[in-house]
Amino acid sequence: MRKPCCDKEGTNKGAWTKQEDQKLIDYIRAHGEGCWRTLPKAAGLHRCGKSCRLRWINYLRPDIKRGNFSEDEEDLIIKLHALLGNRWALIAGRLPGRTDNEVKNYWNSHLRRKLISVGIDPNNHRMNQSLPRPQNRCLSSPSTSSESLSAPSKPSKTVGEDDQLSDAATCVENEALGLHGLNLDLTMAVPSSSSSIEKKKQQSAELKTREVVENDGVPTLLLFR
DNA sequence: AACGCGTGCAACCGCCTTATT
DNA sequence: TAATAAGGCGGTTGCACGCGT
Repeated sequence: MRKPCCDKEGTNKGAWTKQEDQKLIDYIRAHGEGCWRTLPKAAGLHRCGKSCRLRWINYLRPDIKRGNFSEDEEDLIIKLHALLGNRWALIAGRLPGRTDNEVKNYWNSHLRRKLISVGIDPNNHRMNQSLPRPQNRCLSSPSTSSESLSAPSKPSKTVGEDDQLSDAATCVENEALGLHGLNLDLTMAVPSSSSSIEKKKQQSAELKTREVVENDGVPTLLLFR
């Protein structure tokens, strides 16, 4: 039986107050992102460590870019989703200042609908056969541009993930020839505030990608190298 | 003005992965 | 090598807000 991540008794839940935010910011400014489990107590917060981490990463971090997503960002999210499925953290890693939660929310609230509206199944990035195939397929400006996003089966972490990835990669690879001006060089960008944590993340991403390449047996795009 | 409905987003939950002992 | 702790991730929920009726 797994222990809960924190003592549920006596911890606040729900929306963060300004005072709590300030305590968290002050503490991290003074001590850095240390051990999340002990941070709440040290910072004088009645919160679960996970909750503190989430609040910091998704909202309080100084390098977070807030506001609307640009068309370029939209395009990139869609293409990366075609390649990677619901790996929001990896996708967000390609969008400086954006968090996985933000990307995930944006996908679920905007982009999914957008894809559906142009006749593309957001789960597999294939054209919905019941709908007429549009001539122009740019998703951020559907009426003007073109590209095809056929791709993977249902994004799933457990079943057929490699197949999905290779399938998606192959499709996008095929299309990539027609991707005018889109930067699909997926080298991990290390933020200026890079730390050992970021380096670890990068290494982890590299590892995962290599797994795909090695396990697949099918030539796929080599990402994050 | 009041109500219902849909949407967007912050936050939580539970599982998985990684590190440590 | 196994057990445990901690971090990280994706799915989901719940609430606030805006809009239409």
